[in-house]
Amino acid sequence: MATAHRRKKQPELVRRALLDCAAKLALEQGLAAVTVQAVCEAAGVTKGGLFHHFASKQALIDGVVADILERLDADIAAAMALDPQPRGRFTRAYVTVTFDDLMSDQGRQWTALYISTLTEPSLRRVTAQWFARGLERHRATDDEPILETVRLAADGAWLAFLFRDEGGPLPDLPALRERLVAMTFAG
Amino acid sequence: MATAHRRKKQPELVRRALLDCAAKLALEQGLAAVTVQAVCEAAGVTKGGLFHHFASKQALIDGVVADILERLDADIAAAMALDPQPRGRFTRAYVTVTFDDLMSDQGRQWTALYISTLTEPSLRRVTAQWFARGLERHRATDDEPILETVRLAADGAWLAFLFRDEGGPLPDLPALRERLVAMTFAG
DNA sequence: CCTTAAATACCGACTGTTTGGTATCTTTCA
DNA sequence: TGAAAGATACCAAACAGTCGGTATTTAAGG
Repeated sequence: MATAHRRKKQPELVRRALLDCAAKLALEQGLAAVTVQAVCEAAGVTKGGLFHHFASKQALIDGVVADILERLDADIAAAMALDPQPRGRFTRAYVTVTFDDLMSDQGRQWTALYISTLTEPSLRRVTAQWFARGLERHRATDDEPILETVRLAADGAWLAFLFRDEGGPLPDLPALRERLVAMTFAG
Repeated sequence: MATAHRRKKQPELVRRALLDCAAKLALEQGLAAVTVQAVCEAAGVTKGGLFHHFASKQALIDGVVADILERLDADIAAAMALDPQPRGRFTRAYVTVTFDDLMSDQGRQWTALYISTLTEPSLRRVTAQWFARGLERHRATDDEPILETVRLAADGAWLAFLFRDEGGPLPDLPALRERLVAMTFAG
């Protein structure tokens, strides 16, 4: 609508809107639908406005991904802080955060967008290194094979979740979550 | 190079080449790189040739996905035929096929392309229903929670595999495979 | 506190390129 | 000869990105 110039200037707010709208578009209509124009329209800004905040379309998309990974890191750290048992702490937090997101009505936004990361080689590196870093940091407490299996299953659940609306088989999430957490305690 | 009219006409072969090249492009450079022109060039055909075989770009992509799912079905059926134990047979075949593909040098083509299916809503339905169908068909032998967990972990492994080249943490595939298969026998 | 000038935020028309797709023509094969 | 296979030339739409301009903040000087 290009009405951002009428209201009080709030650059941070516009920036956020652009990031959020890009994420929403990618989720609902696929990454191909994330055109500069579409993002601008959704955010109520014109192209000039968008390119003022982001040097290129790629920079916008990179920003979206970075945003997601930041939130993920924060959520995982918060979950870990509540866990008294050291062994498998990171894995439990990973499972918890994943399932919390899947089961909440709100967080699904970035969940599916994250998948876009896999298809676009330009984004793969960022996510791959996020994974590597997280794992490296908690190698001392979460390096066992069984814990790795649990994390992979959480990823799988998350993947299956994408199919929920298209007739795909959705696991019983609460039960699965409990099962996976229990596995982190088993020898 | 658009020289397909010189050699002896082999329409089936050209069709295959188009499908394979499209798959390869999607894998190596992302789905966005799968343009009609790029596929034509890679397959040594002009646009006219491509549109003779496929009514639209979407039809081409649908063809690629259908092709992949067909092969998957065949591989799973073959693996199941070799398994004497009924319980968990489908899940074991699923794991086997997945890991065979991950560990082979050849099959990786369609593995990663499959992921593109997740990001494009137009393709999600196809894959979602493939999953639902496979599961439905073997509900009698593979409906237990532990087996579901195993399948999810296989999906996760497959997902992690995409990051292998970008510094992502790649599990010890043979060991993981053995672990997952063993889990299908456990009570 | 008021004026003013620089800097920031945003607009919207425009550009050259690339896109998927079509219409028409030529070659090959049965 | 006639149908299938493919080449060539073309098109309208959509694309990312640019550019000159305007409106709004911010900050400094008086």
